[in-house]
Amino acid sequence: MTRWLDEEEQRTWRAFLSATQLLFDQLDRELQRDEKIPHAYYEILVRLSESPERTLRMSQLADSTLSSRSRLSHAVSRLEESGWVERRSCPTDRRGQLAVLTDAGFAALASAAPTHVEGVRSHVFDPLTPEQVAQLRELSETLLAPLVHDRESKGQSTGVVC
Amino acid sequence: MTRWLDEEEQRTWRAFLSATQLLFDQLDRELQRDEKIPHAYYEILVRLSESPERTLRMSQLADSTLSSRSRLSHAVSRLEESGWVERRSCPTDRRGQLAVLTDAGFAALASAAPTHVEGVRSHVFDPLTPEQVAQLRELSETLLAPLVHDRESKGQSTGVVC
DNA sequence: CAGAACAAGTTGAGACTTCAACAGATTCCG
DNA sequence: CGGAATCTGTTGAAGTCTCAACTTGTTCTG
Repeated sequence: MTRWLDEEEQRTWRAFLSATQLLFDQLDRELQRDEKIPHAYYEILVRLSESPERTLRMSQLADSTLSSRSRLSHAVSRLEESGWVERRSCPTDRRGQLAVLTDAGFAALASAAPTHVEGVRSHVFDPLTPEQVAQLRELSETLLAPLVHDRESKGQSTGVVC
Repeated sequence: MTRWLDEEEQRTWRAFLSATQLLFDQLDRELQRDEKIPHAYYEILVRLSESPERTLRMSQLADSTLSSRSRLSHAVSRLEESGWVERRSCPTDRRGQLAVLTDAGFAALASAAPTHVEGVRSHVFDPLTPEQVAQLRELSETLLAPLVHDRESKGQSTGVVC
């Protein structure tokens, strides 16, 4: 007894798919061109830059960027090669690792941010009316809640500070 | 003179990012679990199934799935190995290749569709009010138009039938 | 305290995507 | 006609992501 999508829903879904796909492709391409990193890596730098001491536990960083521990580990290794992030071991939990944003990493982020933000603005906020922006937020938060809930029930870290 | 995002825009953008990311991750994981293919490959099967003779030129298929020719070529190779798609050469243009959905491919799609649609419904349409669904469509189409325009100006095929 | 259960992070293999380079076919124009 | 420009599709290498297996360290419990 599948609840198929009707004509209208189909159109909605496909428009949404196309829009998000083109949007993220575009933003990704811009970041890749400017700073040679994918958007996921940019996010990592952003989170670190906003954290006290520009430092986060790997697991917290993974949670806050919605990425798996494995993905994050690979990503940090790559960012370490670029000299933008460093690993330190956590003094209070010998299993733990801290990721620290270096000065070079901060500089790279500072250099990438203006273009990226401009991209977000021109592709997302500029085309929308203020009312639509409000709707976008409402919609996103409505969809987000149950997804986050599902995800948490499947066992993610709860975020203990080091 | 970067037009930074204000507090409100920041929240909107991050909610949107998180929601779409979790949503697509989730749908992808469901498809991977059920039919062992990524969402992009599912899309390819869908487009072929809707086409006359279940057949499309590679370039049209690439355009309609918003994927690069290269990506499509790799994907079709993989789907060919699974026995779900076949390549034929185009009778009227010797450069051309046709991708044809096989019976096995159609069966695979028919088997994957119910679960996938149910996923879309439960993660997207169920949480939203009818009014929000209408907004989602409006928003998506608003964002889509300029993105498509940009893309076309960068030179995509215009879609000639074989 | 010992052992089981659990948590943090890493690793390697395999799958997918991107990018640039390429080969073959067609079209355009002098 | 004939060569340049264009178009179609493929290929291989390099990068990223996923998944499962694993190591090490911590916590829980009898």
